[in-house]
Amino acid sequence: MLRLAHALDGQLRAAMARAFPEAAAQAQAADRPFDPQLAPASKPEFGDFQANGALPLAKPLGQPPRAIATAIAEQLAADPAFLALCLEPQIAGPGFLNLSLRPERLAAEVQARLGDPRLGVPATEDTTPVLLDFSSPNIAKEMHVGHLRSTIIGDALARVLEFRGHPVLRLNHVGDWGTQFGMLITHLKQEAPEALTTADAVDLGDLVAFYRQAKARFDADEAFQATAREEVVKLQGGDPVSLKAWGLLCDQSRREFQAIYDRLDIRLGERGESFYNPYLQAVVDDLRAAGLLVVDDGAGCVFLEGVSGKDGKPLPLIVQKSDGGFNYATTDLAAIRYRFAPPPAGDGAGRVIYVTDAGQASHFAGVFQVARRAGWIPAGARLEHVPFGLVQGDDGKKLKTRSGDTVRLKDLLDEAVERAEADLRRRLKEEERHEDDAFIAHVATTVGLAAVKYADLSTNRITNYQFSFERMLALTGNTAPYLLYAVVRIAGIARKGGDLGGAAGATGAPAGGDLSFSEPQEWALVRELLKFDAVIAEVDEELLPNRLCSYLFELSQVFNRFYDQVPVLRADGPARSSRLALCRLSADTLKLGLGLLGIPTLERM
RNA sequence: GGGGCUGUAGCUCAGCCGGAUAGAGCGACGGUUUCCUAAACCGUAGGUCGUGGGUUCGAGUCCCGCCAGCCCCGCCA
Repeated sequence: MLRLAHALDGQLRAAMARAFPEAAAQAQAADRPFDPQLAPASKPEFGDFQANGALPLAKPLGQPPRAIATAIAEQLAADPAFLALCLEPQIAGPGFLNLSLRPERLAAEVQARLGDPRLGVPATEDTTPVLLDFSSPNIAKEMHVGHLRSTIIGDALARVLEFRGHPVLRLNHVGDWGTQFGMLITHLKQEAPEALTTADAVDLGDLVAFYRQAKARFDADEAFQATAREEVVKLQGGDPVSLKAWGLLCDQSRREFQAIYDRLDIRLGERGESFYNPYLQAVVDDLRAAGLLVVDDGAGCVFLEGVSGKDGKPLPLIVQKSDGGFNYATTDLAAIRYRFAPPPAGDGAGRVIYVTDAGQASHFAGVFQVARRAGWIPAGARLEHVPFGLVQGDDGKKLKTRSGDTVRLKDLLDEAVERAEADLRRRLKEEERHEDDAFIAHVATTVGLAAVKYADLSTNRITNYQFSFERMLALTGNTAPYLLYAVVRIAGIARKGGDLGGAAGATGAPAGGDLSFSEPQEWALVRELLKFDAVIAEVDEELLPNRLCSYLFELSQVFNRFYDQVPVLRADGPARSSRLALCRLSADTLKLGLGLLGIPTLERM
């Protein structure tokens, strides 16, 4: 209903200008034009939209707000375009203007969506790439619960932005460079030298164990430490043997990451920290040329504006260590510069989004400030940190295993699927249903992974969230299984003989040329379905996937009320075809919406 | 010490540019099935929106103080 809302907004502005010409002209001249404050109705009984714009005008106009609302309503009633859209505007409360769309307009909107694969969501014409930096695990370490949110939230945001029509560059900024490689390579060279000369000679197997061994030796053995430090220098100097060892470690990690991404159906292009290695020196040189670089205590710093430390002095962002080496701030700056730079020397992005935990907020604030002051962010471009909170256990503390270790992402996904399977088998037994193993495996996998994703996405990402298998896999409430079940119910109607008219956009005659609705549950469903486009636009703008989750949950609830109280297959004539049309649009909306969250749906479960 | 985030029903959480009587789910209690999967639906109870001020026609939302929890703060990412 974005289009209708936009039309109404224009009509309201015109009505306000006609009702109060002098004041409106003055406000316009002062660059503070009257705002009708059009918003979706806060309650169904208020209609479809409400305009609150009369209230703030009471003081400047010196009139009671209800009188102002009345004057606007009179002007609206004189506008044929408005009357074509809405019923008589109602004035309520202190001066709210309640607007109800004409039923035939609502039905026409539904009709239009039945043949539209985009379900009313306009495609953007902006072809400037959006760059999304997410997931970003470290080489030679396992993906753990800390990577869960970045990966899932980043993917969902990427899907929404792609659906809007933006070219999206999904980048995995893996930790594939840095001092930890000194000890890893040294350990590899000493433990498995044959790996460096013979292809596939060694299966590194459990990289985590390998990392632990290397770390243990590094901590205990001074000679090893010295060798490891030399190894870092060799690697950064481009020594072929060191590079070979580095490549082996990266390949192994990459395979393990990819297994997780495949399982979660996440597409991601790798471009690790090492990619920016050739650009680091230039970053520091440019900062110096721009007059931003200050050498303090031997380290190259840019002092931040508006951020002061303990003693009240500005806080530095260190971009070159006193030993001449670079650090993560340097890499992040090089990445920003490259990403905004026009091709072929850069990505030419118009919007760069980082999906990382909230603990890095001040780091990014500093890096962004320096990039801005260095002039690397083009006018009109957007640079955003999309922070998220911690994953906590039932105890409200950071999620750990019973033994106190970090939870491996693989184990977490396994457990979700196992629990989903156990629950499914228990219910099949109870209901005396019989399904083959392939069905059970497919449903358990889909439900288990959907539950993990949905639980993560459905809470506002800024706050910490409490991880609970029990809650996320519950069949009732705001959970993936509840939403999936709504889709299954619609599929059931189709199986039992309801012709839903095929997929959206199919050439087959859209169900019922004339839609007619009579029941309040039908109208409630119509209104809910038509909100989809606005929700997508909101997620695009605010990067909050939980808004889409809330919407899909409410849509499922409204659908279930309709399903419960309004017969579909047992109706006949236009009522039957109209209800089938609502079923189809509900299924299409739920499938598309869940798809944008990275969650596939089921026909039966 | 400085900065950030959080604090809403017993529990988990929504709450959009400041708008009408603060919402949902779970849990609790009560009801609904010759009918498209009851994995559902209907109803009841449950609130000092951490706290004290301020701004405003109007504050959970904006501003200031305070309290509590978590996170960050020069060469790790």
